[in-house]
Amino acid sequence: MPELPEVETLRRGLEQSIPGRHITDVLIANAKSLKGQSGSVFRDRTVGSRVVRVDRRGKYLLIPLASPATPDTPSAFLCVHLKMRGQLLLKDGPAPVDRYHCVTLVLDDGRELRFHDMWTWGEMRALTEPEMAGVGGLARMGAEPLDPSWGGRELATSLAGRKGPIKPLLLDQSVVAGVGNIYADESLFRAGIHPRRAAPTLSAAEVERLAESIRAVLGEAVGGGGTTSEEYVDLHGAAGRYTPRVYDRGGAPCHACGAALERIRLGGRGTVFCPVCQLASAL
DNA sequence: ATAGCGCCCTGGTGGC
DNA sequence: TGCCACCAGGGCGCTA
Repeated sequence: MPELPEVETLRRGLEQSIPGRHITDVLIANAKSLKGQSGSVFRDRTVGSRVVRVDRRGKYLLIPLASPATPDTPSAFLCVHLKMRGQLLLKDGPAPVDRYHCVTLVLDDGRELRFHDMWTWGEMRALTEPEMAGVGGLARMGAEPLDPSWGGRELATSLAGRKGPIKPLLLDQSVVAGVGNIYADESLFRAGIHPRRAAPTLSAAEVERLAESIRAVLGEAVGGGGTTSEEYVDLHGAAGRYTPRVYDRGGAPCHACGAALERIRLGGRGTVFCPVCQLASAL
């Protein structure tokens, strides 16, 4: 599933290649990806516009578009969330589409930015700034963990007053932006914290260690171009090179101590951890 | 207010 | 071999 490192990898690839390009046409093969926005509105807000830059907020890609009438102020933002199975692909020109092709943006240099989505859970919309402010997930988005100013203090503030196991809280995008199931498990493993630990029982030192682990894991994954998985490929269809230590390795030996990794369900999500390294006794 | 659950969707898997 | 029930999962919206 694309999380912060995967979306950041896509952002970097797009930032290098599409700012300044104009969108000359759009093809909507599956309107479900527009999540209720009409195709004509999507078309009106994209075709003829220029890509200003490529931003990311949590797992959202936000691409400001400028219309010829107001070249200095974005007239709309292309908002993309890949959810579980969405893919963004950059093609050099017209190429065959598969059955999961949803939306294509044709650029003025002939290349095509394509949105594929096997489950149609993902979204691609062209929103105005006021509309974007009304997207709850964006409005409530927590701090960016890779922001240099983010750390244990900020994580502690986000967790203040929150009860329950720490793992589901890490998946809450209002606590930390961009962390999903893979990196929540990886961060807790690196910090040596059991995923069931109740958040209020974490010491200041543990919260600090957890924040450092989140930053380290996300940083390594960005450096590797995202996690190797069947669900994620980069703009050119290539897999990521980051290899998780625990995620999806239930039953396999812990890389640190050799104990069998345990798989449980927590907050409705599959969760893998090391029962030895992640201090079950502290529960 | 906040936590928990169903929902969206389809490929892969395990059981018979 | 074939079929089918079941599972995974991010985030939203509803319910308690």
